Amino acid sequence: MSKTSHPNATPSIRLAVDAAIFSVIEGALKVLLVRIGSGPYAGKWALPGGLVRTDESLDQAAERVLSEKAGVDDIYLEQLYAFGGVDRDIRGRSVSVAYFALVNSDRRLPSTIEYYSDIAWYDTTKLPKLAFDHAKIVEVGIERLRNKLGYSNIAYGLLHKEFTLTELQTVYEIILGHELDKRNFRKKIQDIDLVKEAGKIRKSGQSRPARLYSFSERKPKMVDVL
Amino acid sequence: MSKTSHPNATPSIRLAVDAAIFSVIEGALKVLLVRIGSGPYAGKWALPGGLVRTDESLDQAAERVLSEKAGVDDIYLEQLYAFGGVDRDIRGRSVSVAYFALVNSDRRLPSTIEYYSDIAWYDTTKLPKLAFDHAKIVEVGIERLRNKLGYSNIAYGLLHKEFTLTELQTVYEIILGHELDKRNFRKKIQDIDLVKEAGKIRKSGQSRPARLYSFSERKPKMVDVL
DNA sequence: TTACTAAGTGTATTATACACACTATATAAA
DNA sequence: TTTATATAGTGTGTATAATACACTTAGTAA
Repeated sequence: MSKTSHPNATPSIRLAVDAAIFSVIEGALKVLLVRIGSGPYAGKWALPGGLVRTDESLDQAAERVLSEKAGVDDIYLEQLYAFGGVDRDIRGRSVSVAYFALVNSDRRLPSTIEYYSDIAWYDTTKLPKLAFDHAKIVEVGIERLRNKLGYSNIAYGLLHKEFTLTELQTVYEIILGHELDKRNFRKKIQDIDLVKEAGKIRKSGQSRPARLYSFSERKPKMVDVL
Repeated sequence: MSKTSHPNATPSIRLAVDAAIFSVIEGALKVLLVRIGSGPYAGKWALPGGLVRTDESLDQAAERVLSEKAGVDDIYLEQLYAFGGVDRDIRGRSVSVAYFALVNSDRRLPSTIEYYSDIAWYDTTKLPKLAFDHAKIVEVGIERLRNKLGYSNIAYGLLHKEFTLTELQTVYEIILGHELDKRNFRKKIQDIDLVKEAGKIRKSGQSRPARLYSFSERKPKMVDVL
């Protein structure tokens, strides 16, 4: 914050928020993309985003964008990084505060959505070419997700209220990109009481039924998971 | 990034960068503060900062502010967090991208500085009341510093080119706020080859002289230090 | 009753973290 | 020149955590 105004200073910089919304769906880590409907980027895929309004905080702007432009509410959300390269938008100078969000796989997406011509989940290993610097935002988001999985309980944002330990382990494996040992994983998870038994059983065809668990806390919390 | 303009949308939000510059001086973790010279916040202490210009990236703005308003160049610098509360500045809506910087203790500060009426290092445990949300920024900065000390080599930003292992350990102790075991600390530091011997000796009065070391790399690098 | 599928469980080995105290080398003072 | 003083420098044993690894269990379907 400065107290003097410079020639060439701020108010012509547009301030946006963009959201990298991740989910584990059909065995893959996916990110939610929208197709831009008009303007010089029409037809290109991008992260859902929007300009920050003068009467809302950054966090509020991110929540609003998630709700209006991706149809998701009440999900795990945290600030990721501010991207401010001079040439990131050919329409003029802009700065984007990127957010990082997690949703579980059974959340239904709206089939059509305000402002965009299409909306879809994309496998993060098979992304189309993205508009702006959004490929970089996705990359930073994945890095954050991988790191945080190891020292926090954010996985709760990706799973349903109740889940089996195998499902939990699979989420970890997909995001980290490598397999984990079943016994060591379960030992660790139980040691740190990340989850508690739901007291229910899920039958799943011709195999032994699995116990269901839920997260002991569904608020962000630091724990040494791996 | 969005492609449509909203009523009430961006360009009246001023975009600033503010820098939390830390150093370990005289046995304490200090942060560089400046005194605001005019306007409604005149006389208050704050972090050095300034508005982002339309022709510079966020990182460039941070570097410029550090140089112009704190007189420091070529130091460790990384983005910390974007602060965007609606009421953070009584003069009107603003968003600040905060940066985190480290300098070593023998860097001379300019005695007077552009835009501000005073400049000084303050012990982070004895801060005056700060303008805006700068107290929060300092808090987040200290947290980042403590965390990063454990898994990166950023301490190089706080030490001279050559230093003794005792000096290095002292920097860690001051920032972490607790003592470390000398033998375990040195063992760890050597195991991960964080530093290399400079091949010199520093005599220091009536005691055994100490070997001098330097960091093996002076670029940010991930290493398990503690 | 047999075959199939995924769930669930324990132990031994290795690596890492931690606790802990004395010796070495210089200067300064007696 | 001897002694005191101050900080540098070093190793080992113990406890804890991380890893590697394979069989039994409980259900469904043929």
